[in-house]
Amino acid sequence: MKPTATSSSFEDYVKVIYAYTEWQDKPITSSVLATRLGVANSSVSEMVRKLKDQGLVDHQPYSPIHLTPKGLSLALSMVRRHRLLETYLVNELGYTWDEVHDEAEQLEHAVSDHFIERMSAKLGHPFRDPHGDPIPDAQGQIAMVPSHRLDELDPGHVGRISRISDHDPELLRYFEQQGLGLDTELLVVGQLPFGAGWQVGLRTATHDAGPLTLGPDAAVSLWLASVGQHAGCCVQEPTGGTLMVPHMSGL
Amino acid sequence: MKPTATSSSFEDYVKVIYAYTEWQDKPITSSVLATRLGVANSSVSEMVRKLKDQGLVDHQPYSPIHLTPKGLSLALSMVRRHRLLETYLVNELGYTWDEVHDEAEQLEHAVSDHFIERMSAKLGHPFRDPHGDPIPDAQGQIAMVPSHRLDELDPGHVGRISRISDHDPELLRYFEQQGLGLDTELLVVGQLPFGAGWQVGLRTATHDAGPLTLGPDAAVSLWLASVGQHAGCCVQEPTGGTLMVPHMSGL
DNA sequence: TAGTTTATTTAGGTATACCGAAATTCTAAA
DNA sequence: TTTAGAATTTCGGTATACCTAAATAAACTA
Repeated sequence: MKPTATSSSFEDYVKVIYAYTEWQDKPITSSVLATRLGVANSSVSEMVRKLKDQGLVDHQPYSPIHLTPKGLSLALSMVRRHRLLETYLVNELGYTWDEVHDEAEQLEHAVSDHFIERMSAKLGHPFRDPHGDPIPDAQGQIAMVPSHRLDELDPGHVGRISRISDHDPELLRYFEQQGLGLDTELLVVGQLPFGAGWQVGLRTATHDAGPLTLGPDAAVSLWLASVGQHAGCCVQEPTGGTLMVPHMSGL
Repeated sequence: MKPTATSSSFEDYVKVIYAYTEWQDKPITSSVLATRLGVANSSVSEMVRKLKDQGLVDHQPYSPIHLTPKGLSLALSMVRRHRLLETYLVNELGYTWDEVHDEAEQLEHAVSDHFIERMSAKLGHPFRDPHGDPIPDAQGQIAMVPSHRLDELDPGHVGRISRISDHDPELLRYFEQQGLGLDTELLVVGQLPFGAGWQVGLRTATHDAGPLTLGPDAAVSLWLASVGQHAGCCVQEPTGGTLMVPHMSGL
């Protein structure tokens, strides 16, 4: 796949098209793309035609837009750039998480491949960013850890936190405060009645914090990679009584 | 001085205008500007009009171009960006000197002020880049070390190397090999006959290397900040006899 | 299924930053 | 001081990536 000379607009378009399908399957439509890019629908129609001319997308008029292998490859390289930059800014330049996005957005179009690889080396070639989003390697390969959103897991599952949505900064602070970080082990105890949230057992390297109640918004922000099923099934106690939190396997 | 929203083209234009007068006084002309930017003369005419509209330059038709205080301020901020970026790429990301220029050229337009200040902090707020070119501070102030090019100094002057031109990469390697770096102390012994170069006494932290002969190209690539006049005058020995190199003051 | 609403594309137009060619102004030599 | 040549500007034109408004296609709905 020869790297086409791509304008920074092309890069933004394929990146947004890719991002839409990263965590679900429905392909993106023209108007959603326009909204996400902050441009008019007509601009998207025109640009999608150009992207198609360059072989970056498949598109029939009035239909959703799909990336071609070439477009996917470009998108993955942009995702790699973005997430490595974010990781670098946080780890090496002391950025806070809410400061990195816009900066990375600019830089991802400006830095050379050489810069990206130096940065990756300095960081020890990480395969995920500080919130667990996967960083594709230079060939576009993603180290996928099969995982599920906490709200999709049944009681009894034991998992390691593999991704934390960075959507809500306040929630991010809450997780940190509760000792919930990447690779923290959780036991899914059960869902609270009336959609009030989830109850989980929690164990970190430093302490065995016992049961923890997470609101619905918090539960949909955490992804767990399965560590195994807990054998002795855990009884849900929605009334708030004391819960046995079984000892979980170490990492 | 309110920071105007400036396009990356404006930034390039003022940077080149400034660079032309950094080490001499003659103002830049339209065609020289065009050559340095790699654009047509007609493009310069048009852009200079726009720069004038923005209050960045003074210009009468058919005359050379001068920066206004506002233009100077923008130019200095671009120089700061460029030199901090080059320093950072070399010191923190293991770039070689010939790799940094193009990368910095791109990045200087893309990074935020915040990024620049984080970088500066990480580097310990340097006032010069690895070759001694001054890095303006965030207010545009330059820490000027009064210095002269080696070929402009008379025998007897003792100076610290304060700048090494990065024009010729080969020469750069030669200097390194000879132990000539920033802050190396030199005694100007004298000019060789027939413009064949200069002879200098040299002393580094590690060794007292004695007399050294530099070609004319090497001599115009080194700037010296005066450390003082050597009292006992040094006799020039163009025939190649042994030379007394007096002990020089420490840093 | 006809009609309305929504989604998408087309058509015409803007700003930026470039170009080559032609016209203008300056400079310097005869 | 006139004029050839060089430097500079003006003029018309290009590509990119936007825009609004109008036209068209698709999707509902009654």
